Amino acid sequence: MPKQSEHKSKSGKPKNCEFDDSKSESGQSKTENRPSRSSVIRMPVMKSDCELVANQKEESSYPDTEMGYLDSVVYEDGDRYDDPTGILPGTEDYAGPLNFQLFLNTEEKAKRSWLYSTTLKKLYIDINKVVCVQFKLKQPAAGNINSSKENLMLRALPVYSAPEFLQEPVCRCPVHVMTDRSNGERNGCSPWLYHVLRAEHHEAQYHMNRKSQRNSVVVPVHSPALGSEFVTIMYKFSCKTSCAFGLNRRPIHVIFTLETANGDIIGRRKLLVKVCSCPKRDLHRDEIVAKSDSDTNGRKRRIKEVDNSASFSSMEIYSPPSKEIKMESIDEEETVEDDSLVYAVPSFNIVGKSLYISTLELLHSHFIGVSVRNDSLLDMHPIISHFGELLDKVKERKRNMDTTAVLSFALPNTTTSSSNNINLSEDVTNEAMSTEVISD
Amino acid sequence: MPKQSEHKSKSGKPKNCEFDDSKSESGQSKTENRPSRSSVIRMPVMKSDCELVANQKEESSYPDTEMGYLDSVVYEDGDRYDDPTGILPGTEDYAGPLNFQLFLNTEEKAKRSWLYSTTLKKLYIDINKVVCVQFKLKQPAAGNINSSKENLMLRALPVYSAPEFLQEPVCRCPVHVMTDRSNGERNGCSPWLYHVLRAEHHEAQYHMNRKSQRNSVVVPVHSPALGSEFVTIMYKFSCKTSCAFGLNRRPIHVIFTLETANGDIIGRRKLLVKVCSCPKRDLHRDEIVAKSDSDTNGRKRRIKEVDNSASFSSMEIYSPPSKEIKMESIDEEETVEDDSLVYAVPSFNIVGKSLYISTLELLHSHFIGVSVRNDSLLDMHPIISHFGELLDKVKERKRNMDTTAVLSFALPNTTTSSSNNINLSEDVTNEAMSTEVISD
DNA sequence: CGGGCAAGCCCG
DNA sequence: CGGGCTTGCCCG
Ligand SMILES: [Zn+2]
Ligand SMILES: [Zn+2]
Repeated sequence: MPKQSEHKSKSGKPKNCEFDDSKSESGQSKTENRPSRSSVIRMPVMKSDCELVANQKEESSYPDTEMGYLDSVVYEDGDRYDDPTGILPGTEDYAGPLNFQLFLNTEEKAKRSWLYSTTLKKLYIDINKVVCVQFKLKQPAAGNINSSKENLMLRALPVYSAPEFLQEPVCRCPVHVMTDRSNGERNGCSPWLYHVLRAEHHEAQYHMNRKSQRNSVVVPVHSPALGSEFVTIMYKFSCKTSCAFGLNRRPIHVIFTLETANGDIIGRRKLLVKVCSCPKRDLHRDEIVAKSDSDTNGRKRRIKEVDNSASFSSMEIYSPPSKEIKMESIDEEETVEDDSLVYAVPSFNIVGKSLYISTLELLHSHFIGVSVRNDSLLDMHPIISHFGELLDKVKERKRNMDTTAVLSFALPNTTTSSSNNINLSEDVTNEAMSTEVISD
Repeated sequence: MPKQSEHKSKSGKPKNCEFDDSKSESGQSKTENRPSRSSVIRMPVMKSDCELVANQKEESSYPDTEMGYLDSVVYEDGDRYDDPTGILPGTEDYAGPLNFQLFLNTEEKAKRSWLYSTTLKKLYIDINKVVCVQFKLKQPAAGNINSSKENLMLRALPVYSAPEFLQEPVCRCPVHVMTDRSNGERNGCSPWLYHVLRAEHHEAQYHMNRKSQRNSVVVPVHSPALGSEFVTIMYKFSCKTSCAFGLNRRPIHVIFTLETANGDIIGRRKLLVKVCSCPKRDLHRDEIVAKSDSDTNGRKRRIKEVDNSASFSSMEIYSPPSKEIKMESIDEEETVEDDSLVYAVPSFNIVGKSLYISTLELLHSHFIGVSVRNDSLLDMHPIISHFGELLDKVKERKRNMDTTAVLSFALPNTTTSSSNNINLSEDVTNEAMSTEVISD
């Protein structure tokens, strides 16, 4: 498998990564991509003499190749006011004359590598996994050569969804740039090396706008295969939303623009995306949080424990219709809601096995009693069996010598010292100086 | 206090980073730094077409400079069997003829940036923070020119402490290499760019052994200042133990070797180090885990909840002598211990406010009752007030509209669909096709 | 500085 | 795949 180091020992004249000094005026200071106020975004911290360089491309190398060649980066220097990859690209949905629409193909749901939350309208996908995006557009009016389908292009551009970062280009993080081996046998950099968003398409062109430093991927729009109403493109993401010194936990939108051959935008759609390692967990949590946020609109507490009820609102498109969805307006009297809310009792510690067992038994009995009085055995069953299992465990531990409860003395195990120095030498000859001698 | 950055602004003849093709045969396949079996080490995952490159230096650039110049990397090509930076360097403590010893200076404990666990014999330090290491050695016998103190060198070499990684050189991660700006105004790379371990010392030499690819930092040993018995060197670490594609959560030792001018090792000490963002938390947790591991020797459960008792065994050297340290041998009858163990009741959820309150009241009463019957009000006070506070909170919420308990409907909020596609276009014209239309 | 959350990665 | 641990980073 090809290695990045081939840059060095090249022999032919492929497009190597040469330093490109020509793009120096690309705007904003990069150390400020920390949000100005409290916010959800968490940034890795550079301590001391290290400084953050959010956009490594400013100092790094780009392949220096002629434009338009499919196997190389296409540089754009457009200065149209509506430049689709400009500093402030348009992000508004726009169906346009061809009623441009987006869909996610859920056919391969069995083995699919992504999840879509319909409530959050957000795609959750693992890094380097493919998602098939389907585009639908009306056949252009016959004779309108300008928008002949054969000449249309489809651009996908990632942008930060938070307005404070919208102007910052979305770039790959140093780790993934440096460890990328996808350039294959070629000697130079792949044109997609710095592109977070890639298309699995043989005609994909990787564009870079020199002015905005934005990377986008463009594929030509051909007519869909006979009998199909969609044009399907496979995309994947080569950095995570959380990548340090790259996206830095900042959510992104992918802006899809339908463009004519001369660059007019005739359709735009956007897709919110989170690239992460645990799409299911994160989707679930985000939905829970969003729901509790809306349920508690006006109050401001954050969720502590999520409920166990199966409430993935849109994990599975085919999930059976549930009971009526409660969606009252939120300013309603809160006490009305109190008995459909889920309360989390935080974990707590108990000293001593006998008290631990009696407490478990107490709770076990308590919930059994409630379920009998209220005839709610079904609803209460999970919590009852929860404590039943805890009891089983602590009791069977007696013979298994295996316990979930743990296990530390209440007394501090402090080593005392009257020294100013910690001696790390174990075979030290003990001398009368103010050091602590540790021997074992 | 000398600053590393002083190196940089000298306007002499900075040596630039040139590509160095000369070191190609450095051994082992790098994709195997994943532990072969189940282990504590967690590695970042490279998916799909990306592969791990643990040692980026093999492909990257090193300054190509003449040896020995203080401002540049010193290359070593030693092939002595006892090469201190060879593939398998010695790691055994060795006091040697000068009774070489190590201490950590705790004088500046008020503002010190590190912690040392005497039970774990491990240093916990934040990235890029200085730790003063003090070395003590006997004056060499007069006339023994070979070991005259003036000619002695002190080398510090980081190595992985796990035997399976001992042969792998410890290198900086791509992110920190690429974001390092400590070379200041110079045009090239700092000699310490790839060095995880650095000495804040104006005579520090940054060595790189071409054969083993190991980086070490060497300072000459001068006599201590008058009246002092120590030679003090300030070190800092420029990567975290957890750095992805670098140390990768693998703990390291720093091997300090005392060497004569001609390279003989006449003393060796080692220091276990964890470079992390939360030294205190991690030290505490590691000590708790170690203690519970030793307490439960023979059983194999991992801790779930740590006890709340103040048991930092060695966070503070000056911590007052505690009561007797219980250190029974571990094969003791377990039931003897059961009532001094701490058991964690995991968090659980309750549907409905009234049940939540009654459960809190039940537990509150339960522990009050126990404390009265056992006359253990002092011991039980924390857990009693814990539930008292939870009760206060849920009750005062009535007027504050502020609650810790949260807050989601038990019913799944599932959007139903009979579609194969998820429509992401919000202004779509609804058509009779099998797509899900989301509008808001 | 402590508590808490986010998110990667491991294990069963 | 879920549950759990780890560990960076934020906030009060
Ligand atoms: Zn990345
Ligand atoms: Zn690092």
